Amino acid sequence: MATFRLPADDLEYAVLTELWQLGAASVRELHDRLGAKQGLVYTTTAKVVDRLREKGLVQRQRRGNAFVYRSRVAREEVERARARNAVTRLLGTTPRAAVAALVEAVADVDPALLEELERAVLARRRTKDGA
Amino acid sequence: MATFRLPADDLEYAVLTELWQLGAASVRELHDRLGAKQGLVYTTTAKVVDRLREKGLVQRQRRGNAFVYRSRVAREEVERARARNAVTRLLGTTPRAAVAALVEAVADVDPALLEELERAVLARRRTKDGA
DNA sequence: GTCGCATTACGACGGTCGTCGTAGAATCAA
DNA sequence: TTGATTCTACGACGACCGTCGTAATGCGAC
Repeated sequence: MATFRLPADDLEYAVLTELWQLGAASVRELHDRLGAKQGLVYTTTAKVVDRLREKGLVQRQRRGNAFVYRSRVAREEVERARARNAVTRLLGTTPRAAVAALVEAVADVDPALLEELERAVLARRRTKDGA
Repeated sequence: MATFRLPADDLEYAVLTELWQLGAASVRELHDRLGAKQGLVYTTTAKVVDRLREKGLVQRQRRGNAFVYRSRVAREEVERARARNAVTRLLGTTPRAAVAALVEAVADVDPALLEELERAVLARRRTKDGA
């Protein structure tokens, strides 16, 4: 399990997500799909991509004038780490209450996800029941 | 539902938690129970408490030389907001995968919480089923 | 009062991150 | 070659937060 610094939650993560979806993209493409829509300037997007590179989360390759970037980390791994991180923070001194709040939050965001959540719980319990 | 700035995730939140448990406490008490244990200096704890006050999350009252602080926000409310916040961030473009990661993370932290999670899901679905 | 100790007030620093600007480098067209 | 266009490099700033130091303030004992 490779270790890496988590991407910051907002822009950095959004860029990474975009990269996962596109496979590879230049700053221009990323900017048009992300930054521009929220009124950001081109160099802002560029800077974020650059920080991602400093963190070793993306790699790049020259293509004509510009660079093409692609993620160096598996999406699943990052998602796992993010979830892990968030859950650990949440489950503080009152895990039960936190779990309840978690469920509530999921339901609030999208009630349909409750089913999904239940399925996931059952699946997980089934697999690891002997543990 | 009062609105407030979420406490930062680490020290600020820890202090708030301590306050919820103690009801009221001076910086000294908070520091002895928190800061000192992680090798922090007294004034660090004091600063954090002060920032919490700036954010309107705690109130204080003089007691002799010092101040006694108590939380101004209901624990449940803050926990809800935190959970909400975390879940919203997590559930990005791939909610299903995120939910799975969530469950996995919970199980990793403490397998016993899976039951709790299931209970919470069922309870929630029961209550709001008509929705 | 006045001295000493505890407490507070607050400025400062470094790291992170979103944000931008400017300057320099690469590319392409004429 | 010379421009014009595009992109990159990078420094900067503000906000936030953990962290600390110093100076000021208040209290209580003598």
